[in-house]
Amino acid sequence: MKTTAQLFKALSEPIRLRILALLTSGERCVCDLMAALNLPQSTISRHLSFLRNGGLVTGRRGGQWMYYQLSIDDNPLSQQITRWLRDELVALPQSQEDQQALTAYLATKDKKACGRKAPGHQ
Amino acid sequence: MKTTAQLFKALSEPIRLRILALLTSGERCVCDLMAALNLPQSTISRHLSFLRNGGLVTGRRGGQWMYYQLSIDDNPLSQQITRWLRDELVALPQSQEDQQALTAYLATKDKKACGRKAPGHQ
DNA sequence: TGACCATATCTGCTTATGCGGATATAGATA
DNA sequence: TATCTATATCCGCATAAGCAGATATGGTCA
Repeated sequence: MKTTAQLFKALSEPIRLRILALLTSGERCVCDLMAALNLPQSTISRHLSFLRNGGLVTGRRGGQWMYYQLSIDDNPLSQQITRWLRDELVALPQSQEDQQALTAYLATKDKKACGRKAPGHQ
Repeated sequence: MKTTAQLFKALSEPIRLRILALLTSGERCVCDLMAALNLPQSTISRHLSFLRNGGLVTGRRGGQWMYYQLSIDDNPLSQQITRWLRDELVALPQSQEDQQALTAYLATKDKKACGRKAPGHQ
């Protein structure tokens, strides 16, 4: 019961929903999310840690980067939620704007390496 | 997006989940919920008001009593949640204990009228 | 009307969570 | 090793939300 409440709490914040919507299109690193949502790094990381605790995303380290993706869980609630993320959440106007911003950013990324001067990564 | 977050927030608290589980078996008044959950009236009412704001329950007045029931909404998320409440949430051990406490209380209710001395209602 | 009951809301307090800048850590590279 | 990048966590602060007792409101019934 408490675990379930925690899962819903992870979903109860607009920025976290926006992050989840972005992750439906694939694994992303923190800097991608910063760029797409135009929010400070500490804000993104804090929300990601909340999502991790709620079991909604998992991260893997790849070099200096942390890549996050939607976590696939086998309980019915997680599966219903995942379906909802992919079918409904992504259709909201805000999600689509964010996805466009992400796409635009990714298009220039190899020149910028997360907005700075190093070579691109993936 | 904000509305959606608000809906999840309503689901993000154990006591509220317990209330929702109890309401799957039908309309209940505040005093039924107080008795089943063994919590003070102000606590129950506060959570009900949160659930009302999240669009998860509706209340109707019947005499001195307020009867709450799960609200039937037509958007996909609400429907998925309603299905989850009925299929999964009610199966948790805590939900079943609460339901038993409610049933036991209802069996003696006509003698007690919400735990006091007036005649029973329904 | 007056007493009583059920419920909502207020109050004062505590804890959880949000924020963004600052700092700490880990990997990459020179 | 020194330095740079990416990310996590810490900090101080502000707001939201939890709690339970107290009070206000609205209905019932004598």
